[in-house]
Amino acid sequence: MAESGSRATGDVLTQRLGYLLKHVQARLAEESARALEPFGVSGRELAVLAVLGEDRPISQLEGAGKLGVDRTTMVALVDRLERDGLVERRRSELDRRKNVVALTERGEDLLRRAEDARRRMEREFLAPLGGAEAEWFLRALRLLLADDSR
Amino acid sequence: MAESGSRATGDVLTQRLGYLLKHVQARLAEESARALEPFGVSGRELAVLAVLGEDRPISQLEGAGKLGVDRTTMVALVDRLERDGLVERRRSELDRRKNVVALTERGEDLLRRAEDARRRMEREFLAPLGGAEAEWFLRALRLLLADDSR
DNA sequence: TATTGTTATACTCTATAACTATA
DNA sequence: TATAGTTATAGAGTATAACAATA
Repeated sequence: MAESGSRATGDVLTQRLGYLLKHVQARLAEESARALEPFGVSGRELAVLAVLGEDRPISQLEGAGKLGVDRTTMVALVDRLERDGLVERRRSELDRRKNVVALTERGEDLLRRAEDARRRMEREFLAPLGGAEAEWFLRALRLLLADDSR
Repeated sequence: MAESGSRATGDVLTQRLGYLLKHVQARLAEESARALEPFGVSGRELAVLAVLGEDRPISQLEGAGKLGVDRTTMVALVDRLERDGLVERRRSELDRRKNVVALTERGEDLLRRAEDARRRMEREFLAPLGGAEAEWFLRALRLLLADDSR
């Protein structure tokens, strides 16, 4: 979505959880794109970097699992990051079917700086809620995601 | 998104507003699809019906504006609803460039029944938060959307 | 000249199926 | 036989450009 221009929303819409969630998400995506533009990565790519740089090196499939993306999607994401010199694939020595994906020095550096920018952006985005309630909001989102009744 | 399968999320992800928002939204979209399946409309189509059925009849462009979609997107949405006999286009007599889109009797009926189902689904989706906090959550979303600092 | 609806087209994101190599 | 990565491909969803009718 990039068509979140009009704010002339009638009540039938601002009553709908689906509408609200979708448009708040679109709005954040805009802000995120703006904030990350200087770093040349998208929010998704930054999330991939964050997962890959978390602690021990992991395989593409493991990363895909954490991110909740398909393994074919993961190929394209890692392709892009590798082309930009932010990560490196190497064949696992324990299981040569697997790619272990590690951050390069450039990747580590960009991760740190871009994560700072992202955190600032998110804080600003949530500012209308006030500090304590921003925390509450994040907790609520985590709760809704964790509820595995599916 | 339809790849919200894995719940094995590390902390780098559940800390991210973007990730949370995107995945909560995807999760709701799944539930919405399930709840609306008997009615043969998507959540978006139901939202279009709701906007068109709000009070006075409005034009396609006006509806598009309220929904926050492009006018070319609106064409396809109304096409689909018209094919299903839920709405009717007629040329405006005041300005013959405009299509006035009105709900058919079938459309009105479906709107009522599907909206009931949607409301039930949303209430259930927010149940993990508890009643008062669910209301608070919706208010927070409205606040974030209303903040027009862009 | 500008606006509304429309069509054609293209781009992004994502999934499915099939292939290769390893296990 | 099954798994990890890859490629090709197709399906949503959406936007841009150009056109026709009308203002």
